[in-house]
Amino acid sequence: MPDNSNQFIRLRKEKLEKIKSLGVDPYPIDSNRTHYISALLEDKDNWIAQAEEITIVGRLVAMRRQGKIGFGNIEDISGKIQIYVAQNLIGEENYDLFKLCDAGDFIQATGILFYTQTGEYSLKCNAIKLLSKNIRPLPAVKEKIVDGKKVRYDEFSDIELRYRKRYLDLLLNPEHRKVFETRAKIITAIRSFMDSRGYVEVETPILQPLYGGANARPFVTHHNTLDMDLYLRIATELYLKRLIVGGFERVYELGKDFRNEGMDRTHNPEFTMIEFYEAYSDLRGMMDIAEDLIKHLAMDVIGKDTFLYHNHQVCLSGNWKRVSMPDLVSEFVGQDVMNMDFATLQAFCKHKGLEIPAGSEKGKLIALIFEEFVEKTLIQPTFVCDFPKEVSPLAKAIPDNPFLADRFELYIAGGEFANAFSELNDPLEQRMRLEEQAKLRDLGIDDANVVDEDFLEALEYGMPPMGGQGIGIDRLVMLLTENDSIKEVILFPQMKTT
RNA sequence: GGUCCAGUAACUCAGCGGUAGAGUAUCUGCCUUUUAAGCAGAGAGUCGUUGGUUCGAGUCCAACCUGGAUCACCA
Repeated sequence: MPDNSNQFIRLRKEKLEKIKSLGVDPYPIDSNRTHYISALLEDKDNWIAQAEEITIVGRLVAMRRQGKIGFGNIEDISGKIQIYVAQNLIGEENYDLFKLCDAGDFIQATGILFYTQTGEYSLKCNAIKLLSKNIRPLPAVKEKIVDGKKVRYDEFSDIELRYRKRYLDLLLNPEHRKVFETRAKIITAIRSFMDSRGYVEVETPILQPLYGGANARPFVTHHNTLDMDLYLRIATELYLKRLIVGGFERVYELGKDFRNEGMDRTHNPEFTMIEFYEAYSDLRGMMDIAEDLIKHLAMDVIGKDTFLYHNHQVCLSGNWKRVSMPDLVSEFVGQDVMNMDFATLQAFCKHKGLEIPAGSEKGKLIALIFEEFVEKTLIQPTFVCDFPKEVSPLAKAIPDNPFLADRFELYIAGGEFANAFSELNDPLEQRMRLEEQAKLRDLGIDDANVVDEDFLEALEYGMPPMGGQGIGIDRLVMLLTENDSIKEVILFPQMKTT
């Protein structure tokens, strides 16, 4: 993208020099504020009656000069208000300075509140101070109220520019800043929800000598002094379990994971996940927490229970369905998959055009059919239980049906929102399961788990029975803020360099 | 990675074989109650990049770059 803004910058640099020649520091250290703008917008008549001298600070977002007077709009974090600047009120010198100000500058304005002739509530300035000079013009966005609705002209709407220059998006599209304020509230609410249930927030390594806890390809980096490769974590699971071995009973970690996969509207290479583990709980406990937490976020942070997400109307209230994966798959296949042998099921998959990865057994085929055909049909919140053990190497088997693992994934609007198990704590069984994964790796399945000897040794010291769960935060924020692209809820999404 | 769509002034867009346009923004002038301020004037573009077709290419063709949608992979 060619940068043709040089002419604009040159002109503003000339203004900068003029300001300096007036003896004014365009980037002073000190500023002063007596009130946030939002405070002035409440009880307007009272502010006018009091005639108190007010000082506000903020960015000058619009300028309308006419001769020896001028109007501008100042915006701070809390709101926006008009200022009225007249030469006979602030003096010729100050007015000369005002004439050198542009939309985009930060200024400090002092005065009293009044109504203009056209009834606009404004600050009548008796002093202004330049706080920071802008030398690159902001895109010209204008607004007008038509029938009580805000109409925006020349909106800053180019999607690529919005992501690459997010600061402009936040500045020029307040509704996008709101999304990130809501994201922050959601994350705060998640933390206090977990804290109030006796969970301890912990931090485990992002740089790991081995990666594990999920099926994914990692990013690799290198430590110079140790001269060794390290992986960026793909999950926190194996470290959090070590903490349960170490005597913690309830832990959670909320932070970034990194997976070296493709990017699309629900995937960013780095993304935010909460994982939590609770000793002496199990899958049922994990379902209750997931349902309580997400309903709480919807009602208490957002204030509603129905959301439009990926063109689906999703209702989070009521009791969430709990269904069995083999039942769902059997329904799709037209016969009971639990009673089908591998060859028959394989023939069905091939008939449906599914590619079957090396080393697959029956459980993998059932999971494949589920992912390919059933997942997308689960619109209202649904806990899908009874995953094949074969695809759940870290989950405990169901005692009376060891083909299956005590695991669920939560689906909403056809997408996965949570993944939980009764965690496998039998060290010998866990070793076997990871060795099975290692065999898959030998067959070229490069997202299979690796054998982590240190983790297995920790299990040998004893780990209590427990439930564990992971919830993708970005997708949850997408749902709750009704955004269909993950890039809309990540401040600086991954982009190619240009 | 496949397919489809898009990229023209700082912003939003028009132009689709024959001299690069509009509104806003910017600059100059006028203006002491404006608010998408107004009036008058001016400057501003390697038309994503590189090739090709043509007397002539933002315009047609090809490749590439960047983004979006969708599919594949995954959470």
